[in-house]
Amino acid sequence: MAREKIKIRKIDNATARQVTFSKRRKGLFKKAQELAILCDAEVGLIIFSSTGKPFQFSSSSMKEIIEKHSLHSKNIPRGDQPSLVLQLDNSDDGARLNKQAAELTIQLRNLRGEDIENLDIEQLQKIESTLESGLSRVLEKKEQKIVEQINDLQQKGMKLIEENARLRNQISKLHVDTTWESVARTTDQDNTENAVIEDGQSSECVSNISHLGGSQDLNESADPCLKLGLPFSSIWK
Amino acid sequence: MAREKIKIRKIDNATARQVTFSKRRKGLFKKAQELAILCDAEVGLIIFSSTGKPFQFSSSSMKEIIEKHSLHSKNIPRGDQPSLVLQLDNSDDGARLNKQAAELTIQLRNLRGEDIENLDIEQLQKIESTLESGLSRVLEKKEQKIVEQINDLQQKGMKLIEENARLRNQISKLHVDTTWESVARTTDQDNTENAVIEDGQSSECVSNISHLGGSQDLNESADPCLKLGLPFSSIWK
DNA sequence: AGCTATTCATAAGA
DNA sequence: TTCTTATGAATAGCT
Repeated sequence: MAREKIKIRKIDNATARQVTFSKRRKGLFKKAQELAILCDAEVGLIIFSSTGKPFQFSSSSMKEIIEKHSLHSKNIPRGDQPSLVLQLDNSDDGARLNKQAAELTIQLRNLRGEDIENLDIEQLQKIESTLESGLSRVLEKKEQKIVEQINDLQQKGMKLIEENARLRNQISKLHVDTTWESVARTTDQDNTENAVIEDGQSSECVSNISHLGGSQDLNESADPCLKLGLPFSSIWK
Repeated sequence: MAREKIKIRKIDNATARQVTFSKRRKGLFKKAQELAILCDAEVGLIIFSSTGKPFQFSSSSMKEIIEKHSLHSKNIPRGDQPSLVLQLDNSDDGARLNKQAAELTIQLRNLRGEDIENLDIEQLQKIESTLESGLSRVLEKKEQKIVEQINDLQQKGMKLIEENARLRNQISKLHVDTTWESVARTTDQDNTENAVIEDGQSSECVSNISHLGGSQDLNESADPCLKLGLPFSSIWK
């Protein structure tokens, strides 16, 4: 319908097929919606891409539409005893579910790289792209989660610093009080020691926080974790 | 989309609405089928007119499509009481199979990078390694298959070349025989003409065989090789 | 993702 | 309903 007319047959080039799928799917959804609105019709549209990704449009509740459809389609074949029909239906369901489970298992095994000996190149390529897109999504999500956790840790670290400062403040107050209340126990040596300890503590805190939370460190610290597969257990919980 | 643009809202005139419904329904079915064929997709389309009359299109079995769809949409709500689930498991094979299928579907969806919002980092990492090992196996297998195919094509090409040579040999033999059998018709002019014809025939043979035997296939298989960085062995040398 | 040249779908009229 | 036809939409091939 554009630069050149095409024959309606499977598009060989996988990329072109994907592009066309996106475009035409959008167009089909639009038309479906227009039909529903213009003509006051109920429309349900289910699409699975060649990679198995699901898409759907429904003018009302898809569940309702499907149920209504089932009612209508069940009316076509009839004449059996209700009990027998029910029996057959049930056994069919069992077989169907079993078949479905088997199919899903095969897909899973294929994605894990198992049972792929007898697949052809096209099938392997399909699996490959599924894996690649899945991997990129998972990596993206994981990075996001890690950044979230880092930010969380940073916040907790800040709170601890504040708490720390508050406590030190309290201690030094208490110390001053003690000094005032105590008799002749205060020496220059004690004062010096306390000061040194205090400084040490604050330095450590600051350096810890900048390591955990520095925005510059995000990329550097997130990536190695991903590649190394380090378990990222929560330190501050 | 024709004589005049219309707004997408319910058509008041009942007759006009019915006419539009017929036309657009037909168009929608056509588009749905085209999408299914062009993009190798599964498409299921259910329509109920405003009077309740049912219409449907499906690229394969509507029942299968609906079941697949149900399987996908059923996975969204979860969090059943364990006791209830266990009860169902023990008492009902159908429920067990259903649950199994649902679980498998969740795994599949996770591997495709879907429904991963609420997973923790550890789970994501597990999925990631599954994907990576699967991907490496699939890639390895694909490379192997491609190399096999190339070798196969190369062998076929060699055989065709041999056949070609044999045929040419035969033809020239026949020509020589004919020349010897004919009486007094042999002239310098004839010889020259025949020589030219012979060359022409051989060229045609070669080009025909190379066309039939694989230049199309070669192009198809060459592309992925280049992407994979595979060593590209010349098939026709 | 955007951009056109084309082909397609279709609203209105017959 | 069906056919015709002028027009608006959809989209195939490129970038």
